[in-house]
Amino acid sequence: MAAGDGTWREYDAVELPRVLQGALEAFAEQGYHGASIRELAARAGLSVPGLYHHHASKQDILRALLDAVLTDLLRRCTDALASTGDHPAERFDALVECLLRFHMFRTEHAFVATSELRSLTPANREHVVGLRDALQHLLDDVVEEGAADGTFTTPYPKAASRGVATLCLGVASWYRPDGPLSPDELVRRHLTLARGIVNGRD
Amino acid sequence: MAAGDGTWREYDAVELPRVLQGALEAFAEQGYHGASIRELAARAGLSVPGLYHHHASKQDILRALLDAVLTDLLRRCTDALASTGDHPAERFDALVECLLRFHMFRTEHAFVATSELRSLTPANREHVVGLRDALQHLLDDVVEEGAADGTFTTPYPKAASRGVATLCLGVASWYRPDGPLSPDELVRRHLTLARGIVNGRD
Amino acid sequence: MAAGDGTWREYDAVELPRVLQGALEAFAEQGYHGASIRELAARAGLSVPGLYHHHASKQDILRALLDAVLTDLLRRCTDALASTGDHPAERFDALVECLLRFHMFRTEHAFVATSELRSLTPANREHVVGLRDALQHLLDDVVEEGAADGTFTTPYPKAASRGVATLCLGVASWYRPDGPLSPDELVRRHLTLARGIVNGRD
Amino acid sequence: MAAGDGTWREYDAVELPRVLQGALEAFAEQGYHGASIRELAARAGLSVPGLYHHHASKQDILRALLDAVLTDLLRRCTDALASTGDHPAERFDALVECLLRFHMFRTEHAFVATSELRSLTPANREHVVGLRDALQHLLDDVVEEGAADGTFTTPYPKAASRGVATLCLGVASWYRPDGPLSPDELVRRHLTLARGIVNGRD
DNA sequence: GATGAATGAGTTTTCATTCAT
DNA sequence: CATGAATGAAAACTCATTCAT
Repeated sequence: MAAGDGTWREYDAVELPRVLQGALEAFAEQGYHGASIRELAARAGLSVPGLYHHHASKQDILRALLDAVLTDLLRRCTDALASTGDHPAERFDALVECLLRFHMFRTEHAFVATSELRSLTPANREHVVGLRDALQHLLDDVVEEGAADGTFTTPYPKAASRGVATLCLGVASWYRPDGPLSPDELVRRHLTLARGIVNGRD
Repeated sequence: MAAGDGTWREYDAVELPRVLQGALEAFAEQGYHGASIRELAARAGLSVPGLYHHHASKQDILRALLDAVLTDLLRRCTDALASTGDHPAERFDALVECLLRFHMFRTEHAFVATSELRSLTPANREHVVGLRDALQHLLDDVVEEGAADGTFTTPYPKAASRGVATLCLGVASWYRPDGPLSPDELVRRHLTLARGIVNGRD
Repeated sequence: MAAGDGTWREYDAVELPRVLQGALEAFAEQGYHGASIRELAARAGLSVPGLYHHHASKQDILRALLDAVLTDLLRRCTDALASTGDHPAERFDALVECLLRFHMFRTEHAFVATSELRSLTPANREHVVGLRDALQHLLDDVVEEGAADGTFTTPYPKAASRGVATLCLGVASWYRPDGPLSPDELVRRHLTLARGIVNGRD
Repeated sequence: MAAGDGTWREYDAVELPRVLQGALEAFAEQGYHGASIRELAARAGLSVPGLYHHHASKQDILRALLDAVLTDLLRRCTDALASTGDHPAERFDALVECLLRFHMFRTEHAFVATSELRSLTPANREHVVGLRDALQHLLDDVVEEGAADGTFTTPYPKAASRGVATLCLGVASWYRPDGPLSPDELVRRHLTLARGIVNGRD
C-alpha cells in the first residue's frame, strides 16, 4: 500500500474474512461468552468442525478478530499521516478525521474492540493492548508537537490528547448512518470540537 | 435529599447491596454471560438458592444493578444542578464536574452500564435507556441554554453536548486512582477541555 | 354411619380437607413429581411451613390422600351392600351402581389413585394396595356367589369380576358431567353392560 | 405391509429405538416428571448430550414415544381388520383380539400412553389424542354395524363399544405373563366377556 | 472442508425441606 | 399458623471441543 494514497478514507461493505465478520456481529450483539461456537459457525456458513479447521479455538477467533480490527485502524492512521504535510495542524486534522471516519463506519468493530478486551487471554490481551497504545501514541505525538511549537494553546497536552481520542471513539456509541447530518458534515463539526479541546486555556 | 446539600460529591466505599456489588464486579471482569450465578452467589456470600431468594433471575440482577447505577448518577446530577446558581456557565461546570467525578470514582459502574446494555431484555433495556436519555437531556439543556444566550460560542450545541458527555464518560476508561494527578486536578483540567468543546468556533 | 342409610349415593362438592383437595387437583393435572410443595401450599391457601404443620412430607400428603380416597370408596361400597337384600343379583346391582357413581363423580380421585400408586413408598403402597384389593374382593365374592347359585351364567367368574371392575373404573376416563345422558341413565345402561359380562356364555 | 399378513399377532422382545424403550420403562416406573434426563440417558446407554443429539428435549422424547406406541397399535388394528372377513362378528372378534393382545404384551406402553397424556404440550397432546380417537372409531364402527344388522343385541351400541374398549385396555392393569392362564386362553375368555357386553339386553 | 455422533463440565433454575421469629 | 431467609441436591439443558468418516 503506497503512502498517502488516500485509501484510508474508503470503507467497503466487507473487509473481514467470513468467519471474523460473523464473529464480529455475534460478539457485538451478545458478547464473547454469550455467542456460541455453533452460532459463529452458522454465521460463517460453515459447519462446526469446518470452523475449527480455520481457528484452533473460540479464543483464537477473538484474538484474530481484534488483531485484524486494530491493525486495520493503525494502517489507516499511518496512511493518513503519510498523506498530508508536516505541520502539526495538518497532521492533527488528518489523524482526527481518520479516527472519526473509522468510528463512524466501523461502530461494531470499535465496540467489540473495547468491550471484549477483557475476554482475551492475558497473552493475547497484551498484544492487542500494544496495538491500541501505539494508536494513542500517534495522537499524543502530534498534540505534544503542536503544543510545543505553539500551534495548540492547551496547557495540558496529555489530557487533551486523551480527550480527543475519547471524543473520536465516542462517536461509535451514537452514530447512525441514517442520521440527519452527512458523514462529511459530522467530521467537519467534530473536527471543530477536537480543535476546541487542544486550544482551550485555563 | 435536600437540594444543594453537596452529597453528590461524596463517594463512600460501598453503596450497593451486597448482591449487586458482587454482580457489578463480576460483570465488569467477565461480562454478563461470562459470570455464572454460582460466582455471583459466592461474591455475595450467599448460597445459590439464597441468591434466588432475593432476585428472580440473573437477568433481574442485571436490571436491578443498572437501575441502581443510573438512578444514583441521575440523582447526583440533579443535586449538582440544584446546588448551584442559575447561570449556564455555573450549571455547566457543576454538571460536568458531577459527571467527571462519577466516572472517576465509579469506573466499573460506568463500564458495565454501557457494555451490558445489550444483555438486557428489550423491556428492561427500554427502562434503562430512558434513564440514560434523561441524563443526556440534562446536559443538552444546559448547553443549548448557554449557546442561546451567548455564554458558549460553539456553532453546534447538540454535537458539543454529546462531545462533552463522551469526554466525561471516557474518563472511566483510563482513570486510575494511583495516577500522578489528584482527582481535583483532573477535574479542573477536564473542565478546561470541556469548556473548549462548547467554546470552539468553525 | 348407620348401615344402609343410602349416603353412599350422595356426592357433595367438597369432602376432603383443603390440603388434600388441592393436592388431588395438582397431582391429577401434573402428577406427583410435577407438582411442587409450593404449589400444594398455594392451592391449600397455606404458607409452605404451614403446610408442613399438617403433613410431615410431600409423600405423607400423597399417602393421606390415597388413603382418604380409597377409604371413602370402600365405605360407600360396604354401605351399598348393607342397604340391599341378600340375593346376589341385588347385591351385584348395588355394588356396580356404587362403583359407577364413584367413578363418575370422583374422576380425579380415581385417576390419581391408580396413576400415582407408583409414587408411594413401598410401605405406603402396601397399605393402599390392601384397600384396593379389599374392594376387588367385595365384587369377587358377589360374582362368585352368583355364579355358584346359578344367578350368573358366566363360565369365568374371576375374569368376569375383574372385567366388571374394569368397566366401572373405566367410566372415570371418559365421563363428563355435561354429556348428553343423565348420570342415572348412564348408570342404568352400564348396569346392563355389566350384567352382560357376568351372563355371557362360551 | 401386506393386508392380512398376520404380523399384528407378533410381539418381539424389542421394537422401539433404544432411547424410547428406556424412556418407556422409566416413565412407567416413575412418571414423566419423576424420570430425569440423566436416567433416560443411562437407560439408553448414552451420555446426556448424546441423548440431546437425538431428541431436542425431554418433551420431544415423550411425544416420540407416545406417537410410536399409538401408531404401532393403530397399524396392528387395521391389519387385524384387513386379515378377516366382512361379517361384523368376525371383525369384532379380530379387533377385540388385537386390542387384548396389545394390552397383554405391551402393558407398559398402554399405561404410559394414558397416564402421561397430561404431560404432553397442548400441541403434542392434540396429535396423540387424535390417534387414540381414530382407534376408538374403528371399534365404534364395527359395533354400530353389528348392532344395525342385528348381529349384536345391545340397545346401547355407543356405550357398549366404549365398554369393550375399557375392558380391553383394563387388561393392561392386571395381566402378568406368569399368571396361571395362557395368553390364548385369556384372549378366549375375554372375548366371551366382550361378546357379553355387545349382546346384553335391558 | 461437511456430516453426524459423542462427551465432561458447565450452565440457569427449582426442588423439598428447615428454622428463627 | 404466617413470614422470610436459607440450603444441599438435583433438575433440564448447553457449552466448547473432538473424532471417525
